[in-house]
Amino acid sequence: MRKTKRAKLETAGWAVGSVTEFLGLSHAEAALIEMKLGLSRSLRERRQKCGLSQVQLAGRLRSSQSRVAKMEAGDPSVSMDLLVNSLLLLGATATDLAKAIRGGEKGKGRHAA
Amino acid sequence: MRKTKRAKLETAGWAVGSVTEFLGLSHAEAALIEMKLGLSRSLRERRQKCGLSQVQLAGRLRSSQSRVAKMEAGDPSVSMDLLVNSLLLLGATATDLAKAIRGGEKGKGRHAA
DNA sequence: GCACTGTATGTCATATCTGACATAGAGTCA
DNA sequence: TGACTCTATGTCAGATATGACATACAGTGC
Repeated sequence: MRKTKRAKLETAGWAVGSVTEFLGLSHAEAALIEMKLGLSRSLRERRQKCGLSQVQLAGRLRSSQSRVAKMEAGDPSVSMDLLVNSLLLLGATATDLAKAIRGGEKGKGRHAA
Repeated sequence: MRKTKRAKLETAGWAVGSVTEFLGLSHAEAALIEMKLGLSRSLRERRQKCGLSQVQLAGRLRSSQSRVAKMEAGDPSVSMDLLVNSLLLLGATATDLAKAIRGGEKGKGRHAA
């Protein structure tokens, strides 16, 4: 239930920007995936901005290069906990994460008025 | 690594508002816990606002009452994925989640140290 | 008192995630 | 060409989370 549909997404090509509900995902599933993708992108940006390779980041995280790659690829085997934790270790604040999360949001809501 | 220190927190009494780093948690660990607590609170509020019991919510989530209780209690065995997914199923938007996350944040704005 | 509802807490088999490893593709440099 | 770096992808044993269950506790109404 948690992996199957996301797997489909992976296979499907990932237009990501809004490529979700069209596969019959529930709003919740779609939103969750988009949030994770927002975090993935944010992680890669932050890592690069820090001038770190995946190997170096993996060292800091006490993880491995392959997992970092999967994180940045939005692999369905990566949990939100891991993404968030990694971002925090790179110095992201809760506000930064909030932005990354909303970054994955659809077209919703207006800005101010 | 992921559970041990949080377990300490649980045992410690949970003054939650800012009860974190004093135990020797890294910034990342502390922030992660606070974010989860923000989500926990948000989940309970939203559930109650919907007039649902834990049992009823568990039904919607295809989970169990005990897990809902643990979610709302901020139990360390509950992942962020589960919390977020649950909130989304209750109609929360990415923006709502962003707020809940930042709700657990310390010194919100700028300034360090 | 009892019965009922809502919530909390502990345990456990199974599902899922994680780090580590191997391997491969793409790019650079000499 | 080969050697090197960085990244991507697959696999797997071991760690962790999950749902289900039992049980307990507080409150309400009778």
